[in-house]
Amino acid sequence: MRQLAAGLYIYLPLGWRVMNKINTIIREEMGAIGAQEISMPVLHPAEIWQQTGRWDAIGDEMFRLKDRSGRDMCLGMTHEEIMTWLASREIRSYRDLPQVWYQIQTKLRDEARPKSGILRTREFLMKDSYSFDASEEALEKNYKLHADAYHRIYERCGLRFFMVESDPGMMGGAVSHEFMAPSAAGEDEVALCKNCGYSANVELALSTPLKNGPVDWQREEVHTPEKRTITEVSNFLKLSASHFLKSILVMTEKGPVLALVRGDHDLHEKKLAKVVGNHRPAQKSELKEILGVEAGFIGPMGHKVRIVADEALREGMFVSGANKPHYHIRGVSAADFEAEWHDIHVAREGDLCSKCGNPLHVERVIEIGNIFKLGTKYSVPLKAVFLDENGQERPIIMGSYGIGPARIAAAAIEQNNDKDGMIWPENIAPFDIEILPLNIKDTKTMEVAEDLYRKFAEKGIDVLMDDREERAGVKFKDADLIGIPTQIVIGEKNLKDNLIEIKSRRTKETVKVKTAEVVARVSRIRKDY
RNA sequence: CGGGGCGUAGCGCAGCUUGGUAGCGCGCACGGUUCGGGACCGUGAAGUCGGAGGUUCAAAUCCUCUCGCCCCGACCA
Repeated sequence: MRQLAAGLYIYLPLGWRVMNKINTIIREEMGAIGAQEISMPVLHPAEIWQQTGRWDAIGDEMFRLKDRSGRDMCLGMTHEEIMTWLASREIRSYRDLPQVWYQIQTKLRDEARPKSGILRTREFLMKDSYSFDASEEALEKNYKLHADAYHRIYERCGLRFFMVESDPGMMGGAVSHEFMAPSAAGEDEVALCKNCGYSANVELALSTPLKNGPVDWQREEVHTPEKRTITEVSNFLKLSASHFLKSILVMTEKGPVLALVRGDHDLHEKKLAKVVGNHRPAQKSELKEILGVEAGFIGPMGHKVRIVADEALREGMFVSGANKPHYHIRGVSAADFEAEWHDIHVAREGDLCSKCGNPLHVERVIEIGNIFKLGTKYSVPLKAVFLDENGQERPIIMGSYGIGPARIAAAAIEQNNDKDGMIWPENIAPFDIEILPLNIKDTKTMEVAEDLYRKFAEKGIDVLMDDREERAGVKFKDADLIGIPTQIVIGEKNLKDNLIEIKSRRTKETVKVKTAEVVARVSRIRKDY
């Protein structure tokens, strides 16, 4: 890879071969569930995006431009609008359904911050498919087909992964799942329950935090001079953070809301947004104005504002701000304030699964794909309708399904490497075999190397020959670095005994084989993969 | 968008504090030795010091503006 600018990368030959291998696997598995490949423009007219409301709903993340006559255009960040437009022209009758159409196309997003190398770029390839159905049941079927196809795709690509519940976000729709590849390089976190199989992005994972031991406190005010943060007060009072009640004021479109979480927890903004809508943290001046107290000493009692409290606060006694400077109150419990109760904390390692009560495991992951049930969110505004058996006009029920091939490649590397470099999974390696003639000036070496190259090629095996005039050490190091699964080492000394080495990149195990048997032996090894 | 950092040879960097000859490693070219885990010796080519303006006898170095890239956060199919 070479970086051209922030979030823009050039694929060099080896990397591009990997992408093509991944795309081939994707095409095969999409074909296997009856999807048909098409190709849609990257440049879109604004009107279609205006009809679904996303022209305005999406902010700076969309690249926008005008053509020479001043017409508003944008560069596609995804293709729901265009696909739905197409469906509105092509689909007339329930007899035309179901349909699944997909493309592997460039998407453009003006990311606020491109990062993590190839994981978050401004231009990237995406396989996006869209299903069109007459009923929810039929959508469910296509959704399931995609989930199964995705499982097969990631398995063939040699990834460890899991499917988790996710937040539909800007895509709209009610149900969605993400496919996640565990890796420290990832940007997301998922909560997993080994016992019952519950798995969800921490953005929406429900969890039951461990409870505090019982305390027996009389309600009393305590003087806490200049102690504002949970850490400061908990150190001062020699109590763990979990005995505190944290009050956070946010501003919503409908006014201020006081959010309450336990002292050792973080407020999850997306979970809160599901309850109160869009919000932002209140500024210091707003705090004072609305609650009449400065930050650090806020408590839930005695305010008229709407209060949303986390479930973890339902039981037990806590220390909260006293709503007057330099004082906290010990012995506050749920009975002391009126609140709406929701799970609004960030799920953590060790919290209990809200389904089965066993401890949750939180893991960092790379998002490698997702599937959404869109319903009629796009078909209604774009008038993509069909006539049902009764001649009734009804909106098409849609799903959309994405996979990022570059993220598959990145996850494959993150999950498969050692100190010497990459170890490509067999199915997506740029080549199957690398031949290393150690001394290209030796006639015999090159004769054997070229003969083997030809024989592998004839068998349809992708073979790379390092015929550079380099020292053996350089070739070994480079071969390990680029991670082609099988290395064929041709050295002068072994050749005198008519022997050639076959070496596994992953295990570094080497076997010496008679020259004539190399092709057969390698073919057998590859079948074992 | 908030905070921080960095732009000097193809790549990685030093030099900037205290203004005065632009340097190191790798790579590259040539010659020689070496040749199964990133060789060694010698010679050589290669830089508008990100850009613009200013201060100064003199700017890579000081000042102002600007562009780009990276990191943390916010945001994010």
